[in-house]
Amino acid sequence: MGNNRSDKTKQSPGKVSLSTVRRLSKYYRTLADLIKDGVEYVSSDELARIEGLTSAQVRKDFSFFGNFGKRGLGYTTLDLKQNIAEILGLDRQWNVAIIGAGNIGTALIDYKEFAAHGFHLKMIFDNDPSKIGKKIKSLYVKDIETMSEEFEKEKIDIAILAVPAEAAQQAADRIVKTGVKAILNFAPRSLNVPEGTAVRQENTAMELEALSYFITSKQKQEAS
Amino acid sequence: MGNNRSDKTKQSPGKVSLSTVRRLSKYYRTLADLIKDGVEYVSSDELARIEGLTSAQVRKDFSFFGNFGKRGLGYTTLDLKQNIAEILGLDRQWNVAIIGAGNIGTALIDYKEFAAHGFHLKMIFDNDPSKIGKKIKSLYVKDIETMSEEFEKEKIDIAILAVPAEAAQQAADRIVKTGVKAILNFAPRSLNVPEGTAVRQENTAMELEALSYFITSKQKQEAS
DNA sequence: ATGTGTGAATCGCTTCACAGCT
DNA sequence: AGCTGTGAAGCGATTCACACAT
Repeated sequence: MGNNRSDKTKQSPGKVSLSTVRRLSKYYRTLADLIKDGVEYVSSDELARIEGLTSAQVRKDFSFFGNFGKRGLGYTTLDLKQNIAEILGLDRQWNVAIIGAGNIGTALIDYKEFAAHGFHLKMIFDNDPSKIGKKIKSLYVKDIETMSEEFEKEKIDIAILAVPAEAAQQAADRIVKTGVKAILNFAPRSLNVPEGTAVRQENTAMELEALSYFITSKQKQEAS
Repeated sequence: MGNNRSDKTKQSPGKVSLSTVRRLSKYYRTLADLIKDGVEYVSSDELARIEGLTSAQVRKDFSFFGNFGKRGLGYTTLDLKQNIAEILGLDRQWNVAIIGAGNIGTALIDYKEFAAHGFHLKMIFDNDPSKIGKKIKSLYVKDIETMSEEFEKEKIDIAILAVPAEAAQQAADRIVKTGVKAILNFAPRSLNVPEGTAVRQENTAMELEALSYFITSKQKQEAS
């Protein structure tokens, strides 16, 4: 009892699982859709139906962070969306840099979804002299050697690593040295980073392999 | 006792978790590296160290599928890699189609990692008349209306969905109708598909939001 | 009456610990 | 002696079920 901030929002929840964080991202998108459709209230039951979850899961997810609903009524879509935005840190702007101006790095530059959620792509780096200084879409490619100064200049918060697998660990070390504590890694290689640096892996080949496994195991079952 | 196939490989493991499947993908890559470095044997302890896991986890992952190791010795890298390939279905060729010739779809066409692991990009579709018939990289863009015939013609196994969020569900319905049972979804929208169709979600914005959460929650902790 | 918030029960994944091969 | 393979224990996440608020 007696929260030092407000009755509705918990100051600091205990350790929350990655699964919960991911679901919050999904609720956030769903709420945006509902609001666009003019829906003002939503119940945990309805949210669960949309996401393919149980309603208890939905309520539990929110309960880590506060009491956002009204008993007997449900959640106000507008308020809930705002609360989730605060939890996820989407109520501010994040400065993002891309490392690696290959296929993936280039494709990400004008990916609409980013800017819409507060992620601003500020710069892109490469080590290939034939690319450095050239303009790709809206950005000039910078020399990876200048990463430290450039990160500081633009107050970069998050680095997207989009270099070949062989170069990934070295580039990660460089990022860590700048003090940036969040890396989204597209290279198909696990990164060694110090405690306190958050890494998320994005690996399309691995997702395809998971699909390959599901098809294969189903076929084996049918064959037996 | 008495397996109807061989002493070393289980015919049909019980339900295996997605976590295990993902780790198998990682072991597979690590083994390829080890083999390239001339390593012939590896212990669960060594694999665990490389991946940042416990050795029990590594052994348990394999144990769902068979007895691949030699007590007192470890695993033969070459054999283990081959066993994992069979488990994941990487010992065959998969025919893949991309739906949506936008940024992401286009970037995926010549993503080297795919072909190297047996995933062959056979075709790309769009509904934009200004794109249909044009060549993008190595592929001609096909009309999405012809999906059914084309899928059948090239025996497509996996569809990569790379269309805008608003068009995702409709495109997914179309894919399901062709009989393809595996979808890799890049659209930031959950898909409704019938039981038996495997969907993997790839969502870069969501991964960034997870990073945003970790930075934000750390800052809140420090502030209190 | 309705739907939240949450302890308690349950489920499933990870880790422990050790028997059993090599 | 060394390292796998695996039941059992431990632990974290999900689901149940109901008291409580509106």
